[in-house]
Amino acid sequence: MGAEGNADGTVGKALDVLDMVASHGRPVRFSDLLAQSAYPKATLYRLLQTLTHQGMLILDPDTGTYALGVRLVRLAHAAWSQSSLAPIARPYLDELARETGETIHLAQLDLGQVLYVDKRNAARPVEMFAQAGKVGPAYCTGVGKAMLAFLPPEALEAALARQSFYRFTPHTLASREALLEELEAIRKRGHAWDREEHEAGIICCAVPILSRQGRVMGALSVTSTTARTTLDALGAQAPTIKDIAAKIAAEAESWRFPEQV
Amino acid sequence: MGAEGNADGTVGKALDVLDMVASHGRPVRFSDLLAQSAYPKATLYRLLQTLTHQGMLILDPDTGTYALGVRLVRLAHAAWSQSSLAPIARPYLDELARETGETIHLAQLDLGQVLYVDKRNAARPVEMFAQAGKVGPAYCTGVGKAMLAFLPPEALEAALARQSFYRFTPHTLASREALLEELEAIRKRGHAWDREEHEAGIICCAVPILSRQGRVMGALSVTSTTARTTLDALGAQAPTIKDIAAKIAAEAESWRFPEQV
DNA sequence: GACTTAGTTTCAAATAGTGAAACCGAACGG
DNA sequence: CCGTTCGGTTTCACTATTTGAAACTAAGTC
Repeated sequence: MGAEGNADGTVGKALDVLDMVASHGRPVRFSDLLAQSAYPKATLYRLLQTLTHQGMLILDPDTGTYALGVRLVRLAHAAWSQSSLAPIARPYLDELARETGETIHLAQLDLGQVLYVDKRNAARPVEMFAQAGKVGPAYCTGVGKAMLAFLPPEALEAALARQSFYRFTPHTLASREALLEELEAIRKRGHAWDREEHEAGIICCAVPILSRQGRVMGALSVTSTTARTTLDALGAQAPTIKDIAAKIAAEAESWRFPEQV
Repeated sequence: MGAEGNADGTVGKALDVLDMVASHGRPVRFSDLLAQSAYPKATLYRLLQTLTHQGMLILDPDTGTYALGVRLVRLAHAAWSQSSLAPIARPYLDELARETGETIHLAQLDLGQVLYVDKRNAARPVEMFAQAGKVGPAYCTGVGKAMLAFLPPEALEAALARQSFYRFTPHTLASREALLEELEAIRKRGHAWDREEHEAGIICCAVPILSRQGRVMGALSVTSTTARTTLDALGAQAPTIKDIAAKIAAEAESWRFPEQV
């Protein structure tokens, strides 16, 4: 209910504060956070102190501003190379980028949002860290819809509840009903389109990455522009993309369960 | 005292658990963590539950293994682009890489260890995420020593207490005394050498990145091999490196305090 | 020198965390 | 097929931690 307050226990609150600091692009002062948060002064103060002491935040003594700490960078390195598909998918993304010559996205679902974990850009060099970690909407992107389409009912429900259905372009599916219909079509078709739904002129073809048990692990997409190609031409790539998604899924699974004991 | 137990409060413990999961390269089962941790079964269980509920961990229902969650990747993106010097330093690193044609490292200090936040590799393309977030020892790397040398006494003491002084090569400064002497020399000279102290055949020249008040913000190094060059030749670059470090420091400061109000 | 503003500390009350032990279900072994 | 073990989950009385209003301090204003 509360705008943000899904906090369970002290840990939840602390992580909440962490998010709050992260949401500003810059180091923030205590009072800024206080204004933004629902926590009383003393509570917030102690949380910040704890997080700082733990190295998750850094307090700049000169300005009295808090910023995210480097311990996070370290943790994230581990997270990225362990929980995400990125390290496994890397060579496959390279391959797909080479074959198609288009921009490739690898994404996972995080709290109903699309989290990009890797990217190959047709034009410019990789620039990983600057791209990975970015989030986007699920209901109007190819990767987002591809993942939503294969979610189990309860998870889908939870994800839908988090969609804003903001109309980015005239083509955006801006309602729950329209989206559900589309998801049905995606399930049948096996891949999702982005028909300029998020950004004008940008189209893409996306497929989900599914485990053997059908669990959604992520999604993979090939993106282009209406200036350069058409949906149909992009659709011709679908089998290739599916094939690569399957390879990634297979490798991810064998990696996660190496010893059957 | 306790091997690892620097936990203050519940939050500390939770983060401890997070580290524990991170330290394994793979998803871990409850019992593995239990064996490793000092926490009693029920406590550990609840911590894991909370973290999972918070999206910091992911529990694979099929295997019952925990892995770091994607929420961390998102946080880290923010951390990297906000707290670290990397985004500011990026163009300067490019410049330095172009000028020297050698491998460039940008590092910061984290709990007495060197945390690499960016890198330019002479040979291969960037590969950021795979490199950033890596940690190394401080007492036997160029960047590490450059930073240690300019730390205020208490911080230095804290950092020293965390050094292992393991002798990686015959040249490693494997004692507190030897290191302190070296740090004195670095302070006078203004830059640090790595004379094959961490890895045979690898040498580097590193300079600290200092704020106007003299606070250590990070370090910058140019690395090469004995096969390709000599310390003296590398030393000829020192003024250039210092110059670039100064630029990074200046920009970092103006960025952190944009509005003087 | 009185008066905000921003951050830090106190302390009794209340909440949330603790962990030994009991429990559960699946896998194992005879 | 039944008794046992093993990995994970839940209970519950006990306690330590967290809570937050309020008091306090240190800088700036005016």
